Amino acid sequence: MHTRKTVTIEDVALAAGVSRQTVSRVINRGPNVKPAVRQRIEAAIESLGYVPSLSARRMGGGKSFLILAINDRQRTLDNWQAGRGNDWVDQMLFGGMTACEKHGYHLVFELIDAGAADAPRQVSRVIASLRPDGVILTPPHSDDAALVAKLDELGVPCARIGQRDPNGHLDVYMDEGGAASEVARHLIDLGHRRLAFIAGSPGYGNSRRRVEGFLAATRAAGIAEDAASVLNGDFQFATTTDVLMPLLQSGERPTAIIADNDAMAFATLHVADRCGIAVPQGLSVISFEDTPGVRFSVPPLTAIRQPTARMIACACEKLIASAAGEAAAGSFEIPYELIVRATTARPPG
Amino acid sequence: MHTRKTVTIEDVALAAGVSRQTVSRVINRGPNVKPAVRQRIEAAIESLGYVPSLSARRMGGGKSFLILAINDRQRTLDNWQAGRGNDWVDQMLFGGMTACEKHGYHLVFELIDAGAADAPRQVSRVIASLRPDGVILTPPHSDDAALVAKLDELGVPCARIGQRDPNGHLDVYMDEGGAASEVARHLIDLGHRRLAFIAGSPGYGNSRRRVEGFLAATRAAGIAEDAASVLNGDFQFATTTDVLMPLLQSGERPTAIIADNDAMAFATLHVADRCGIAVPQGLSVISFEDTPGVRFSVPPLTAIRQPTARMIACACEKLIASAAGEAAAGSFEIPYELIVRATTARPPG
DNA sequence: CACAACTTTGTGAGCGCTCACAATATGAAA
DNA sequence: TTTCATATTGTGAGCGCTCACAAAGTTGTG
Repeated sequence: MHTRKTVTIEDVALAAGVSRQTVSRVINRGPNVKPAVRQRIEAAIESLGYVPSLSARRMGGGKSFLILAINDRQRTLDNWQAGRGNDWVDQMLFGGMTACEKHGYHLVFELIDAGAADAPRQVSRVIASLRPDGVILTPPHSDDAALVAKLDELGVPCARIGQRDPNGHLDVYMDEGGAASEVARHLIDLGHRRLAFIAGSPGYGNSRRRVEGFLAATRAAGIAEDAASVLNGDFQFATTTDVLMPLLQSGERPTAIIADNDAMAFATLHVADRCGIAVPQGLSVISFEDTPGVRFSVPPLTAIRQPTARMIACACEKLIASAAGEAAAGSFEIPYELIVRATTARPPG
Repeated sequence: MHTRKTVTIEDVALAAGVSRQTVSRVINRGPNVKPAVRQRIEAAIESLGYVPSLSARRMGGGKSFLILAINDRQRTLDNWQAGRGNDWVDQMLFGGMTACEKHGYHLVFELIDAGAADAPRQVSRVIASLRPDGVILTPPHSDDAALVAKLDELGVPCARIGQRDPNGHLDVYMDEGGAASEVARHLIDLGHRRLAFIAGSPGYGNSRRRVEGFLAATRAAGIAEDAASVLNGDFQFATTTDVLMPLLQSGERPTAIIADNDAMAFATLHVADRCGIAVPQGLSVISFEDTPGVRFSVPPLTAIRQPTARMIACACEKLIASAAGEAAAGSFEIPYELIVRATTARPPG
C-alpha cells in the first residue's frame, strides 16, 4: 500500500475535530489546551503517523530545528584525507547529536575555511539557506570576531567553543590554564623540578592559556624560571623532533615534558627513544589531546582529555533553549579529565 | 548596518526587472533564459547577496537539497562513548560532505537502531520531517529489506552501501570476495601454503563474501582443504585470543592469518607475541579494516582498506543526480586498496 | 445574574519558493 | 508578409505550517 499523500496538520485537525492551530499548540507543547483535547489530538497524531514538516514549520515563521556546527575546513579535511580519522569531529557529533535529538533537533555539520577573508560571507550563505536556530563555532572560528559580528547582525544565536569571555555571547569552554597547572602540579608532586612545556602555536588562544597555567604552577611551586622552559613547537611531529633533540641531549635536560598535542607527545617519545632515555623512568611525558591513537603508543600516554562531546552538548542545549525564548548568553565551564596512563613517574636519580 | 530584512527571490526579480519565475530558472540552472537576462539576474543576486531559502524551495514543491545518511546507532555510539573514535563515520562525512557541497547539498547524519523492529518507522519519521532528496543506507541497514521497502513506499530514492544486487535499486559496494582472494593470493605468492581466515560473523554479508573469496583463492592455488581453515570469531579482541591460542600453539599451525577486522588482527599479533612467534618472520597477518590505529600497531599491519569515503561520495552523486531526474538504479563497484605494511613476509623455514 | 478576567479554541494572512500553465516574443518556413 | 513552431517570460495557485488576533467558553466576584 502506498502512503502517497503526506499527512498534514490539517488531517490531524480533522481527525481530532479541532482546528489546525490547536494541533499546532500540541505539537509545540504550548499551554492552554484542555487535557482531554490534547489527548485526543495526540491519539490522532499517533494513529495517522503524523510528523510535522520542518520546512513548513520554518516557513510559517517558527523554528528550523537545526543547529549548525562549524568547523575549520583545512584541518578537518587534512585529517580525513590522510586517513587519520578525526577524534574532534567524532566527539562533536556524539555530543551534538545526542543533545539535539533529545529535543527533536538535527545537527548539520559544515566546514568553513578559518582565516579566509570571506569566512563571514560563506557562513552567512549557509545560514541564509539553512536558517538554523543556532550556530556552534569551534576553534579557531570561535576566535573570529568578524564572524561573530556577522552572526549577531544576522540575529542568529551562536555558541563559541573554547572562548570564556561571553560579553553578551554564549561561551562553552574548559579551563585550559587550570589543566596545564594541574598537569604541572602532578609532575611536581612526583618530584620533578625541571619541566618543559612544548607549545603548539602562540597564535592559539588555548596554547597561550596553557603556557600561562604551566608557568603559574611552576612559579607557585618555587621552581626557578630557567627550570621551567617553554619551547615553541607547531603541533607537528617532524618539526618537534628537531626542537627536542638538542634539549634532550643536553646535560641539564628536563625530567618531564608536557606537549600541547598528541603529535608532539609522540615526537617526544620518539626522541627519548633515540637518545636512549627510558619513558617514564628517565623522562615523564604528558599530552594535551588524547586522541584514540594514544592507547597504541608505547608506553600509553598520560594525557589531558578535552571534554569535547560535553562542550558541544552543552552548546546545543543552550542554543535550543535560546530558540525557545531563553537568553543565549553566559559562560559555561566543562571539567576536563587527567588520564594517567604509563608515561609519568618520579624523576630519575 | 543590520541586514534586518531577508533578501527574497522577489527582491532579486525587482532589481533585475524580471519576474520571480525567471529568477527561479536562473537559480535552478534551468534552460530558456536569454543570456543577457541571465547575466543581469546573476548580477542582482550577487549584489543583493541573495541566497535561496531551503525551506521555501522545499515547500514550493522542489528539492530539499538534503541527503540523509543513516548509520547503526549502537555501533556508532559504542565507539564514540568508548573514546575510540569512529573511522567509518569520519570517512563517511569526508566523502559525503565533499560530494554534497559540490552540488549545493547538505549531508544530514542520523543514527537508527539496526535490528529494532521499528527501524522503518523511525526512518519514516526522520524522512517526514526532513524530506531529504535521497537516503544512504549503510550496513547493516542496507541489508534491511523492510526498511528498503518502506523507503520505496515513501518514494525516497535510496542508496545501499555494501549491497550488490540492485534489482531496481541503487547499490554501491566494494568487492569483498575479490579483496579476500587478493589477500590470499598475496600470501600464497609469498610462499604460504597453510592459511587461516578468522571470520567476524556468519550473519554478516561481507563476512560471508570474504570467506568465499578466501576459499576460492586457496582452492585455485591447489591448497588442500584442511590447510585453508576458516575460524569463527566475533570481531572482538578478547574472544579472538581464546580462539587463536590453541591454533598457534599447535604443531601444524598456519603461517599466515587473515583477520576480518582490526581488533581480531591485533588479537592475532598479541597471541603471536605470547607464543613467541615473531611477526612477520614466523607469521604473516593481514586485516580487513585499516582504522587509523593500525599505524600504531607493532609492527604496522598490512590491511585491506575499505573505500568508504568514495562509496559514500558515489552514493551522494547518484542520489543527487536522481533528484535531478536521472534514474536512481544500478550497481557501482568501488575499488579497494591493499596496503602492504610490515606484517607480511615469506613463510618461515 | 451580570460582569470582568481569565482560559481555550478558531480564523485570516502570509512565509518564499516552485509547480502548471498562460502569455508573449522570436524566428524560420511558406 | 503571414503563419506556426519554438524560445522566452510571466501569472495564479498552493505547499504546510506559525504568526497575530478574534471569538467563544469558563470561572469567579460583587
